[in-house]
Amino acid sequence: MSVTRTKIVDAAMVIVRDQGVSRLTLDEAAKRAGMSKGGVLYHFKSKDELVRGMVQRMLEQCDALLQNHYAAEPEGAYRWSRALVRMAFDPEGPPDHKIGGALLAAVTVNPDLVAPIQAAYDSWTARAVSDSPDPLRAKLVCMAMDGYYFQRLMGISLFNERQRDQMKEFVLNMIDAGKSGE
Amino acid sequence: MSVTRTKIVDAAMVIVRDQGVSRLTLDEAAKRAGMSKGGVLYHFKSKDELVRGMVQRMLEQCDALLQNHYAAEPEGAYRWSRALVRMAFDPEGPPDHKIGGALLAAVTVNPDLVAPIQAAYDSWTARAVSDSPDPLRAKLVCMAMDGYYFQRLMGISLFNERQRDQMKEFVLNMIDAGKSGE
DNA sequence: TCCAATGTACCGTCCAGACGGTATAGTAAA
DNA sequence: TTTACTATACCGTCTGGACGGTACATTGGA
Repeated sequence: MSVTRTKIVDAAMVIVRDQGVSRLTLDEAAKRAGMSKGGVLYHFKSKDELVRGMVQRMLEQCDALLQNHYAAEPEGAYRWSRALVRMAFDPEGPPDHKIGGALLAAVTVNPDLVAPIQAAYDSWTARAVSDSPDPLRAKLVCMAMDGYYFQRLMGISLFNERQRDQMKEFVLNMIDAGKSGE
Repeated sequence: MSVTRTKIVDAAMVIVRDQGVSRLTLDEAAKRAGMSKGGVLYHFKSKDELVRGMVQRMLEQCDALLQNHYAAEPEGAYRWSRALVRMAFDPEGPPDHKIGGALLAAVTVNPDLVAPIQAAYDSWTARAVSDSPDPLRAKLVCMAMDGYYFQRLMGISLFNERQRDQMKEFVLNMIDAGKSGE
């Protein structure tokens, strides 16, 4: 991915976050990226392609975060689940980072573009379940993290930093409680 | 709310569910409702108004469901939390009913229209927390329910009926586990 | 009882602007 | 000269919305 492409995708992300999905147009993205629409269309043949780029960018970042957090977690049960929670509460994760807008953009521009996200999501869930003695507990954790993402994306009921950290600890504790058979 | 208005809102909900938010136009809503765009604009002065109608409709239905489920739950701790879970898994609730599209419509058409949803959501959360010995547990439940809604709305990782019921039971059990102060 | 006035519900047409996308010319570096 | 990239001009389509008109029901006074 060239520097310019990255810059354009960044601009698109910022637009979604700051102005809402409805304002995501090729013109606006170009303006934000400091270039003309022609320039944008040189790098992305269509708006769909641009959104695809956003999605790809988001998934790459998520995967990287997940990998990092997984590596940092101690071995044992629920390791993936814990990594997932860390990613969800990471400032660089989808809920709190501009990359989160990619999903919203995909859904509104063309629902087909959600497919890669679904695939990634399924694999994350599968991983979380794979090393969990209690699959339902792992799934619940996934759902809760989605809920957190959802709230941020839709702008409903925002935690402050303190509540955020409390919730993170609570979820991690809940996971640990599942280790020794509830 | 007149019969015709209801019909139009219904049509809009169906469009969002079946064709995606991007297909929600006044023309399309009119066609689905069996009338002309002029007719739609007679009942809703603008597209924003229409979406406002969708949001109102959704909130009314949610409140009614919540009320019913609350009434049916036994007294005691976590009564509101349990009612909330029942609503989330109710076929008439936002995740599994066409009314769920209202939030998506609001976010994409005009983020300001989400305000009423945020207000309602906050009050639900507050209620759930109010009768919960462990507020964080209640909040986690809310988040998980949001996650379920989110998954359905975005079309990622769908439960089948069996998994759905399993998860419902699991969450309800988790709530009960919190009663005797873990 | 007749009829004019008023209000309600809805239709069909039209328009300005926005948007995605194309075509093409230009520029600067390698 | 080619390649990578940018800018401008333009087109067709879609969409929200304005508007004038129509059919019908209601009302209220002569």
